[in-house]
Amino acid sequence: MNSSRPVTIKDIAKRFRCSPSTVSRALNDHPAINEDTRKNIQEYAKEVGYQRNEVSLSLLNKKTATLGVVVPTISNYYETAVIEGLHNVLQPMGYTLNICVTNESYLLEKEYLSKLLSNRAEGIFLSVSQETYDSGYYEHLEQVASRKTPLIFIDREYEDFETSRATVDDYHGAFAAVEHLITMGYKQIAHLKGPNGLTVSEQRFKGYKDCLIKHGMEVREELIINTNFKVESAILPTRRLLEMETPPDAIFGVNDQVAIGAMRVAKDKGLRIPQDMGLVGFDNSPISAYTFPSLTTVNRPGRKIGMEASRLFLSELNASGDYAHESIVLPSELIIRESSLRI
Amino acid sequence: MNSSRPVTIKDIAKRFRCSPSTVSRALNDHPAINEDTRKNIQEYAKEVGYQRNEVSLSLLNKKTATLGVVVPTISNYYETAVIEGLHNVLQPMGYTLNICVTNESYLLEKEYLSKLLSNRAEGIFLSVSQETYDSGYYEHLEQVASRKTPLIFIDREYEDFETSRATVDDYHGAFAAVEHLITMGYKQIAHLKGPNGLTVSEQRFKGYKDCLIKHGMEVREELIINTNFKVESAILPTRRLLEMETPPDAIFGVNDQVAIGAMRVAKDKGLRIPQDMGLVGFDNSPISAYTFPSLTTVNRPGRKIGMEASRLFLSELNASGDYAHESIVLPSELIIRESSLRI
DNA sequence: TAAATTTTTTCAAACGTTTGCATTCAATAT
DNA sequence: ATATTGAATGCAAACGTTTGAAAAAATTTA
Repeated sequence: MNSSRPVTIKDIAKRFRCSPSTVSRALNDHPAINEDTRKNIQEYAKEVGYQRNEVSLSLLNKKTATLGVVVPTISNYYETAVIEGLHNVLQPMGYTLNICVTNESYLLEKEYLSKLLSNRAEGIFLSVSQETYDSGYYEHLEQVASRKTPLIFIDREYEDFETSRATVDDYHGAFAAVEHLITMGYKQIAHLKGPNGLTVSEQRFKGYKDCLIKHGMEVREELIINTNFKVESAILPTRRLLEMETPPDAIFGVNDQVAIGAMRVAKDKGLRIPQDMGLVGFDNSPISAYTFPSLTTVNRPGRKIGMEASRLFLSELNASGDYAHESIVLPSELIIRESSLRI
Repeated sequence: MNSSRPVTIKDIAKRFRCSPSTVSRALNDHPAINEDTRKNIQEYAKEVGYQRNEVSLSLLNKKTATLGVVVPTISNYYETAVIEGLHNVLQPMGYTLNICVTNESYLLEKEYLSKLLSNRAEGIFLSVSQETYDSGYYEHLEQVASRKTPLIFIDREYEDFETSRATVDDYHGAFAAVEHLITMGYKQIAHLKGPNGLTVSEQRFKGYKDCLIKHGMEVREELIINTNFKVESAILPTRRLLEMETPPDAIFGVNDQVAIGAMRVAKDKGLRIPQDMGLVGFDNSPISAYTFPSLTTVNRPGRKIGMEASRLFLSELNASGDYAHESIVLPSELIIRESSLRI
C-alpha cells in the first residue's frame, strides 16, 4: 500500500535522523555533503519516489516557470500552430504553458487573466476575445501591466494598449489575394468577411476594399457578407451571393474554412472553378492544398508567430525595467493554386 | 510608478499597523473583524491591486486546483473537441487545465507527467504518445498511480494498465463504415490505416478486417497501407492503390484527413465519386460535410469524451480510496453522405 | 595531546497565507 | 469597584523547500 501523501524532505530526514537541510543538500548534490550520506539519501529518495514539491519552491523563489496562453479558441489550424511555436521555444527552457480558452467571452478572459496573476504566471500571451474587443474594456489588461508581468499580444490587438505584439500582415495578404483575382480577370469579387470588429477581419476587409479601389473597381456593399470563420457560416451567404442578379465571379473568403464552404455551394450550383468562379481563402491550412480544385490561399505563419512572440517575451523579461515594447509584423504570402488559376 | 513586486498581506498589515491575520480575515469577510477595519482594508487592497498569492495557498492547503491534460497533439479537430469537453465541465468547478502536448514523444510525455506531479496536479488526463505505446514502457505511469493521483486514459490506452478510461467505440464504427460500403456494392475495399500500434489505428483496422471476413470477402494485404493521420500521408498510398492491376473501388480512411487526401487523388485520376470509387472517413470533422462530394464518415463524440472523462475523474476524486476503475466506451455513429452513396 | 584545520551537519529564517487559541480592551452586569 | 462578558485583534504554527551562518565532529598538524 503506497502512501497517498507525497513523501517530503522531512520524512526522509526523519528516516535518516538528520535535518531537512542535509537531505535537501544531498538531493541537490551539494559538495559539503558526505559522499555516503548523499548516496544513501538519494537511493532512498528514489526508492520511495520522492519528488520535489515545486509549489513550495515557487513560493520561496517567487518563480513559477509558468506562462499563460489565453486564446479565444483552439479549434483552428492557425491557433494550434501558434501554440506549437510558443511550445517549441519555451518548453525547452523549462516553462510550462497554461493554455486558457476564452471562447470569445470577455468574462472568461478576465477570469483567466486574474487567475494567471494569482498563480503568479511570469508572462501572458493574449489573443483578445471578440467580446473584449467589442466592449472596449481593458481594465483587466491594466491589471496585468501594473504587475509588470510581460504581456504579449498575439494577432488580435488593442490598437491603443501599450505592449509588445506579434501579428501577421493581414492587410497586404488580403490585398495580394484580391489583386491576384483581378489579374486573373475576375470582375465582380465578393468578400465573405469575418466578424466585425476583430483586427483580422477588418484588416483583410480593408485589403480587399483598398485593392478594388486601387484598380478602379466598384465596391459593392451587397457583395460583402459576414461569417464567423466556420465552414457552415459560409453556406447561406454564398447562396445569397449566387442568387443575385449580377452575381460575383469570384469570392475572397476571410479564411480557408469559409472559402471551402463557398466552394461547395458553387459546385452544387454547377459552377466550374476556377472558370466560372474564382476562389481564394486565407490561412494555408493543410486541407487547402487537397481540396478539388486546390485552394488558392494566403499563408499565415502561425508557428513563426508563436516563436516571435516567445522572443518578445524573453527580451522583455531580460530587459531591466525600461523596456521599449516591440511590434513584430510577419509578412503573409499568397499561395496560388487551382481555385483561381484561370488561363 | 507601480511596484513590480506584488503587494502582499504583510504590506497591507504594515500600512494599517495591524497583524497579517487581521488583514487576511478582513479580506475574507471573517465575522470577527470590525466593520470599519474590514472596509478600510478591503478598499485599500483594491486600490493597490492586491491579489492573493495562490501559490502560498496551494502549499498550505495542499490543493492546487490544477489538472494535467497530456495529449500527443492539438492539431486535430478531435483532440480540441475533447479538450473543449473537459474544459466545459471542469473550468466552472474552478479547475485550471494544464495542457501539455507531447508530439508523440515518450520522453516529453514522461517529463510532463513528472512535472505535473511535481507541481502537484490533482489529476491527469492522458492520451499516451505513440512512442510510449510502441516502447511499452510505463514506469512513468506507475509513478502517477502510486501517488494516488487520479489518472484517466483518453482514447489511446494501455490494455494492461489499471485505471479509468474513456474511449470511443472505434471497432464498431469502422465495422459499420465498411459494412455500409459493402451494402453499397463495393467489392474491393482498401484501408488507409493509421500508425501501427495505436489503439485507434488497430481497432479501426480490426473492424475493417472483421467486417470483410464476416461478409466472406478477401482481405488483401496490399490494400492496407499505413498513413500518419495527415492529409499528405494519404497521397502516395492512394496513388499506389489506384495504379494496381486490380485497384480498389472503395477506400476506408482511418480519419477524414486521410479520406480527403484520397478523394483528391481519385478525382485527379478522373474517377467519379461515389460511382467509380467509394470513400469513407472517420471523425466527422466539420469540413467533412462540405467537401465535394461530401464525405461519409463516422462520428466521434470528442466533446462527450471530454465530459465523460471529467466525470470519471470527479467520481474517482470523491471515492474514498477503494475506487473501482471505470471504463466508458461511447458509441460511434456512421454518418452517410455523398461519397459512398451509390444508387 | 592540544590546537588548528577541514569536513559535515544543524539552526533559523524566509516565501505568503490561514487558523486555533490566547490576549487585549472596552462595555456591561453585579 | 470588580467581575463578567463580548468583540476585536495578535501570536504562532503550519505547508515544503533552500541557504547563509553557526556549530559540531572528524581529521591533521605541531
